[in-house]
Amino acid sequence: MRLSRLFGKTMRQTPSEADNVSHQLLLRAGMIHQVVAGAYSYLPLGWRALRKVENTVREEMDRIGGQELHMSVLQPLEIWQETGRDQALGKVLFTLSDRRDRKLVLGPTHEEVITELVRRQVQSYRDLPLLLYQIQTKFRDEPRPRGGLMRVREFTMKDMYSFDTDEDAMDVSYAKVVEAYERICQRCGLPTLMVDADSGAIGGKESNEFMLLADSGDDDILYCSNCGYAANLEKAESVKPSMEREDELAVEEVDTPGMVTIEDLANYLGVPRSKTLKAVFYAADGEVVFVVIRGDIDVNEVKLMNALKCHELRLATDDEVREAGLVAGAASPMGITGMRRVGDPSITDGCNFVAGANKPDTHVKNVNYPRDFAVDLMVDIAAARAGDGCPRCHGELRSTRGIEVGHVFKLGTFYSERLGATFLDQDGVERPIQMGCYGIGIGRLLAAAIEQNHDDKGIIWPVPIAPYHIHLCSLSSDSGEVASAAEQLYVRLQECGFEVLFDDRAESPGVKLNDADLLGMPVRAIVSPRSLKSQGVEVKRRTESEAAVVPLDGVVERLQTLLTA
RNA sequence: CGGGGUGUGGCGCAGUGGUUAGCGCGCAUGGUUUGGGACCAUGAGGUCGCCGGUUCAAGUCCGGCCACCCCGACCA
Repeated sequence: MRLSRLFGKTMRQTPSEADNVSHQLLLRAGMIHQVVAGAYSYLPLGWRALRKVENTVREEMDRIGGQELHMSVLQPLEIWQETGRDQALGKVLFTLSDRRDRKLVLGPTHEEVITELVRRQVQSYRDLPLLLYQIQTKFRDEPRPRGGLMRVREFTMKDMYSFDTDEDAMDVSYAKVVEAYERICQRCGLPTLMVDADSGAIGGKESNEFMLLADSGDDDILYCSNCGYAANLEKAESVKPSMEREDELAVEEVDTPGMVTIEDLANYLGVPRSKTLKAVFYAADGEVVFVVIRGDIDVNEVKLMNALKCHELRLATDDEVREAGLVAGAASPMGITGMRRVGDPSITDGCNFVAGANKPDTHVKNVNYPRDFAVDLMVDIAAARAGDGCPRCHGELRSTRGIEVGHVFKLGTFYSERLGATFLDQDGVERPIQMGCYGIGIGRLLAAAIEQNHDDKGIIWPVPIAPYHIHLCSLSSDSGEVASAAEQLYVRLQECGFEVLFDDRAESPGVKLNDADLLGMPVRAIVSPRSLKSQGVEVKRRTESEAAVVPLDGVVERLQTLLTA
């Protein structure tokens, strides 16, 4: 491709709308253009890069035996109602009506559609296992699109689905995909970490995310440097500092004027926060729920949401708390009735806690579970944090931020049961198919690759996803000798199978060299009066600071080495 | 949805109520240049986000709305 003819111009200044690196560079390199919030057009260079990522993913999916297919973006709303996910997804679902007023959705993912498809194709265990995937545009009406290609409302996703006879077989499929994902990340120049993840609205049990560690990411990750345990904060377990057991003392009311927060209360009474009980009220799908946890620990709302099996969870308003007959700031777990009560196991570790008295400016000392109060559900809802103990070993958890580039789920029989996707096993018994699903955001992978591979001059493309292999530059283009040598080289390199971006513009050397750095092809080749004087072409990797002149007849081999080594 | 911010040529920005709205980059034409964003000359390009109000006069003041960005909530 000739740069003089390429649609899409580079920019010297960074558009003010962009504040993360990949967004800035994609815009400056003329690769993308925003149409509305969360939707982008890809210009030729960006589209080429996206297709490279796509093909990298495709190759790895095929390598593990995946079969590519293509499902419709339009889906009937009814199948979402059958699995209840219309509720789970809520407003994220883009919906529309057709001319007969039938309700349709723009596919945000395809579990329902593919389960329905597989149901009709699979009857016997002999038809399994299956690994099916597609690469397609998805639509999700995210509450807040952001970060350029990082979080958008319309995006290309590779979604794969596995179908197996039993859990062991599903585990095998899952492991294959995990390996493929590791290869994909590696080829895209991304050192990723696989972390335990929450499976969210998609349903199912086990789930892992592939995280690129980056401060700009919006997921919190906790990991143990000792044993390798790593988990998304949403899912992370941890060992909290444990408390000493004492004799249970008699309950005693104390005046605590104006003490509303745990911190104030602990300071006022001169006890550590871990000697207090924190009462929190949530509205779970509109129902007020009482939650009690040790005062030094925060509630992990994702865990709580899973425990309550609700779709929407928020802190209850003061009005809702009052209506429930409770006193915010001094709410007590004792004597609570008429609402669900959830306790975190941390309340069993420690004793003689300070808790609310359920009247203003008053708390109660020496509260003990289960002597003084009961809960309906005792489940881990504790938020892990850096400094906590690793749940697997004696190590200490540390925290970092990450960008989620891939997500894999063991779905089990959630969809197959609801949609009736069954098969007959060897014994002629009808059983639901074991499923898994596996997603990669292609555009996000692209953005993450840039986020990870750049310098202050521009992008540094990993070879497998570079829009072109070689950035060929002619300097002094009004010299006939240089121009014709560059033209000849351009043709020859393409004949040898290289993908070449040829800067044939009549621009000054500074402009051309800076653009070469910005656009970031893996190898740069320069033809100039200086290089021709040494009978050659000047060649260097994007990552190298010094170039070397190679003779014209040896340039092909040299480029080959630079691209593969 | 809560908090904050920004809307002025393609990009980055300036513009104290008062002529014909400027500057840099980019763009066009001609010329001089040519190894890290050259220079000279000439020129094109604007519903100042939208609607309404105040005023003799609004890019500028007031009200409403919209869009986009950031933080949070949310995120299969």
